[in-house]
Amino acid sequence: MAWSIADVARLSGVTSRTLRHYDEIGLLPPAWIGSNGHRYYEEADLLRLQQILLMRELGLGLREIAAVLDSQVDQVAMLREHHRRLLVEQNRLATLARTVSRTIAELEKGKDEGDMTKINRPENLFEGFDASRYEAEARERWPHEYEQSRQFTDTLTAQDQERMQRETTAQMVRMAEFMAAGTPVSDPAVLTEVDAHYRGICQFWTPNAAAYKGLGQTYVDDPQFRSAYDKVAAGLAEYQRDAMAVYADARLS
Amino acid sequence: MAWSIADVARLSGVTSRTLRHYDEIGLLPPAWIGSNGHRYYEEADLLRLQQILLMRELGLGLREIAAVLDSQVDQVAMLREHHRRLLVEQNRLATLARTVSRTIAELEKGKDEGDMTKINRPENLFEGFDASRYEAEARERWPHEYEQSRQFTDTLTAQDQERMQRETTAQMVRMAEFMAAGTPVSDPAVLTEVDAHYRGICQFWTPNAAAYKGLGQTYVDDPQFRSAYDKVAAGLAEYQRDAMAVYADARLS
DNA sequence: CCTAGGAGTTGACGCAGCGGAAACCGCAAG
DNA sequence: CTTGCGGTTTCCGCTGCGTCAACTCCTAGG
Repeated sequence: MAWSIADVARLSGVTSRTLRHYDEIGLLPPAWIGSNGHRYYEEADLLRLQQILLMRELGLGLREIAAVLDSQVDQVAMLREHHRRLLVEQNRLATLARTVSRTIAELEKGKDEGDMTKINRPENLFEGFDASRYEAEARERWPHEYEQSRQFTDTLTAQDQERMQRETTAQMVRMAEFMAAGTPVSDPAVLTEVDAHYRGICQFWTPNAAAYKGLGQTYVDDPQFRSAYDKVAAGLAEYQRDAMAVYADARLS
Repeated sequence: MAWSIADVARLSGVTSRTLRHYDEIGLLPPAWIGSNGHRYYEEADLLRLQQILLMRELGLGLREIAAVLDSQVDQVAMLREHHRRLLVEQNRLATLARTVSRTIAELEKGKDEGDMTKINRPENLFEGFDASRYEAEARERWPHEYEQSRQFTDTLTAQDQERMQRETTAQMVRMAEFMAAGTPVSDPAVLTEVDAHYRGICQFWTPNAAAYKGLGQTYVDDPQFRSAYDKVAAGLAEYQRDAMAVYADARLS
């Protein structure tokens, strides 16, 4: 059974140009060449192509793939080295992104000090926060989770609760700083912060992606939550909601 | 005052080749050219070069830098867009690194099932963990922190303590999975996990970089800690220590 | 028999940002 | 006169192909 270059292209999803390139660099020569100059591939070539595409998706270079396939080097060793390079590069980009973010913040600061977002630092936003208002709704919509949450809160002392409230406020302030710096909600640093928030929520219940997004929307819609966020910084509720949505998509689904 | 290309190269740190390149693409033409064909630069050119190098360090392309310097586009808008691209690329690399990591783990699994690291899942490693053994030493070495920690633990109920012990065990199991997968301790996913550990510790006290590293070493040296880690997986104590050290260097200093 | 069209071929340029080599020029010191 | 320094231009190389351009071969239709 022999396939033409167009057949292989259709079967594998790469372009015929790519196949010619792979032939050109010796990565995947066809099984034989017809008298008309056309390339013909056999099953073994298709298998080799599959290996190539697999490693290509992992980001390895064609040179390295060739070295592995011709078993001049160990595949795992190559992947380890590649992995290391990926992490180095990723760290470089993370640092770069932070630097750019800071630069933007500085430029913004110099430009319009007047209308920049103001961050307040209230000691404890949730003093006397009326949790009972939500109990009826929560008990109705998520009875199981409500029960779990109640069991947990019952084990807490008054001191615990106050400490958690302070931590919540501190989280909000940190988020407000990201927002003021113009940091997009998809920034890893923001996601790390949201992760802390999520873990905090998980002490009460474990929302899935949809539920966590819904909670974020509640922060925007509910007047009591919203006013708490507004006390820290204008627009923070929306920022928090968006960040939670990105987090939910990235880590919870 | 005019500088030759070699002068500018020495002053700015770039090569003369680069300066010629910048002239070639119109990014930084010299102020004037001598009758011998030599390039001569003025102060204004040096200032422009500084701007160029600044933005180049932020990772912007020469084309974009030119657009900004010739004020065809807003600098902040350009930086925002650039920042977005950086995050996208960084996320791509992170995903890629995870995929490569998984691939390595699968290859390893298939290769040597016999000697691969074994992960146990004990329900609660720290049942009856004898905390009092450490009290004397801790009180002596870090009296302030000891007091804070004691104040916190006093507010906890027995149920709280049991929950925290379970969480600690779960963290160890997750770390063991990273270790078994061959994930380097510098992997962002590992750092996120260490971050959770650090936040847990912060409920008792807030170690700085050196103190946190010391704690990691304690896990290795102390027989009781060590045996707890060894129960989960062989070598986990060292892995945890190394991860904590990397975390300390990256986030705490 | 001529022709249009489709599938194939080999070149070659382009991209980003230079590094490095080759080949040459002008000037000053030993 | 030679050597050496500092400058010049020009061109190839790197990565992984996309995108023409110009040709060839084969088949079906008028």
